Amino acid sequence: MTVVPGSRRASISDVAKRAHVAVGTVSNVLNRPEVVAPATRERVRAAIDDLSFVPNGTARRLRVGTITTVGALLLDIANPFFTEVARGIEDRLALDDHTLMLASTDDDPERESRYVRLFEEHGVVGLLVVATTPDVTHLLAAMARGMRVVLMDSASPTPAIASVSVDDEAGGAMAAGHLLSLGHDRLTFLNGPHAVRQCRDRSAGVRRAVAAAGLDPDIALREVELPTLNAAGGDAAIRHLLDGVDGAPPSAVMCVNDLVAIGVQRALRHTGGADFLHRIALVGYDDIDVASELATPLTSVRRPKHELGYRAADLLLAGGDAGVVPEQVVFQPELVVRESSLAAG
Amino acid sequence: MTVVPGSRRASISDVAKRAHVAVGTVSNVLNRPEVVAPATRERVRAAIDDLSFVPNGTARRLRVGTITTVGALLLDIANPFFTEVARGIEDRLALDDHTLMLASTDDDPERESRYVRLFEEHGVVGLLVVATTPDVTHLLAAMARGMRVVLMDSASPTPAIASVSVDDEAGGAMAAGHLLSLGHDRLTFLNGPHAVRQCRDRSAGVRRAVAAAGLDPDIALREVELPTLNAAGGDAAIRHLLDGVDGAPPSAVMCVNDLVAIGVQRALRHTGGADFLHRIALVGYDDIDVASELATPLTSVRRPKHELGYRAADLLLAGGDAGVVPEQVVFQPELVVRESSLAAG
DNA sequence: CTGAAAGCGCTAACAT
DNA sequence: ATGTTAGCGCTTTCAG
Repeated sequence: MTVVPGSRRASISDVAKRAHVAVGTVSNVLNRPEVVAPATRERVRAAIDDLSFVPNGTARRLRVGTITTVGALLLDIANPFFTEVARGIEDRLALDDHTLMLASTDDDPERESRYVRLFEEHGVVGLLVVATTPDVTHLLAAMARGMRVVLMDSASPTPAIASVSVDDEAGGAMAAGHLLSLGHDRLTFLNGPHAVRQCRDRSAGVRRAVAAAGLDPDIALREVELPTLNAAGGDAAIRHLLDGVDGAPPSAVMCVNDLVAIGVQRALRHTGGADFLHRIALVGYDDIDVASELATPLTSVRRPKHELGYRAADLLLAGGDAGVVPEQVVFQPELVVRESSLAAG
Repeated sequence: MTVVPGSRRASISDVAKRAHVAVGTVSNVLNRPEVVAPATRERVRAAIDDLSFVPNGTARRLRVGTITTVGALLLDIANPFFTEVARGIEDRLALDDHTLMLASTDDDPERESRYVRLFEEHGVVGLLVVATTPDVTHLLAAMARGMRVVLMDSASPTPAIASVSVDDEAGGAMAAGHLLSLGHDRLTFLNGPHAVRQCRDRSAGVRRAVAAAGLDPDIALREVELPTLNAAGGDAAIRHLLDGVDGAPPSAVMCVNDLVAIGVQRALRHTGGADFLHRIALVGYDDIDVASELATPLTSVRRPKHELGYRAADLLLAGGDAGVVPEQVVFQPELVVRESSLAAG
């Protein structure tokens, strides 16, 4: 390895010179080695090693126009849900030797637009995005320029864009149905704001399940809208309910996500002792990794996170031929029953 | 927006034609708008909008050679520790409008090499890598070609490569020191394999603290090497110890990470009831997000995860002038005391 | 202030 | 089997 520090990277013509061949020949040993004679092939390979030559992908891309980079826009890469989605994307891309560009929008439409633009300039072949708003005109514009786009986590607001999502209404119905089948006839749902589509859908599912059980949702269901969807929110909400100012304390509680449920568990443990914990049936949502590892393992509605990302990347890479109707994939969630919901009564 | 579907992306010369100017002028309104007359500038801008023109970053990069992409290689993006590191990287890059390429190596040196190569061909300006092995020759080779490299999470095996890491020996000493200061004179350490540097360092720290307390490590410390560093591993290990076949049951337990500690909590809750849980002091490591939200909030040694990524990206972007000695940053961990270690005795 | 033209590193078509 | 060369889309001199 002959490297002169400070000198610029070796180019294909440096290699050609050193091997006493033409640049085209070097390009050939790189891309179609079988067409070049073994002797020269070896000579070129030696020169490549000597110069520690790494092909300039930028030049190659400019020339052939084929791109192997995909951009993904998640709300927050540090959120365990999206983290697993990201891993799914990555695993699918690796199959085709594509690389992943990643950014968090923090649910800010401006950041989303900025990154769409940035990624587009970077020449990604397509965009996988968890949209921050139902207004997707900037994405449609990008598609008009040849960009492929697949939405993740929520159904597409337009049939023109492919999407991969999870049936949250079914998820809500599952959680409620489970509790109802255990004999509970009063449900409490710690939900997020209805402005968020996922929350709205889950609420609809819950109401559907309650009605299907022959109960009146207005009586059998108490829905609380949490300001913050984390453990602190769940903790505070359940304490408030246990105070009984709002009617009888709950016997069955559904949460909009696992973190809220973990907060509920914490509050129960601290206020009522182990007692309450075994008297209140608790169901989370998402089934994040720790859910199964908790002291009281959490019953949860699992969303296929890895699969979600994997499939979205798959649609992007495989599909997208002009004229084909963009696919709308909806995954079904799955109820994972654990100890937390099996209250003694 | 006049877009003919199926037609190729508008190029700068399309814009030039439409605005009746030369390509150089278009380039100027893009990059130095002040040098072009307001009238033509507007004309060009109109053409750009008309054609929905987005500059081809690939061509630009080839021409100017300046790159705004950074590659990061983590062991596993789905691991909450790396996830927060990634977020730190992202936040720093956003400051300079750089984009992040991300991949998980799964601790496989082959994957690491493959991605280093892939990223290099993609023309990233530098690499942030959590190394899978102490053999960094491929990284040194990349540096010889002008690539910037910063190692993360473990100190650099060579002064030629910058690194950002956390003092794990101090972390181990902190955990042990805390338990010793609470009056425990028998410590159990559920550690990972000593082949892993981080585990070795933590063990050294623990032994140092034990010795500093005037105790004989060979007597006061029982170290168990876990096969799997997850909740199941912690669960199984503590159950084994509680059986007493290996001597008296422990009163103070340190874990190599929080997940193991969560497994211990679970096992304690299930075997001995709430009793054990309040009798055994427990300390985790990393301070992942849920640690504070658990039913029994977990005392843990916090590693500055976000800061780690942020600083590594900072070194990459800011530093790296030829001739300057690569910086070796070592962060100090921090003990976060919560309920789990405050056993009643 | 604007136009013309060279060239970044590479590939592919065409010659030899 | 190997050499030659045009050109991918852009920036940047250099002339006008």
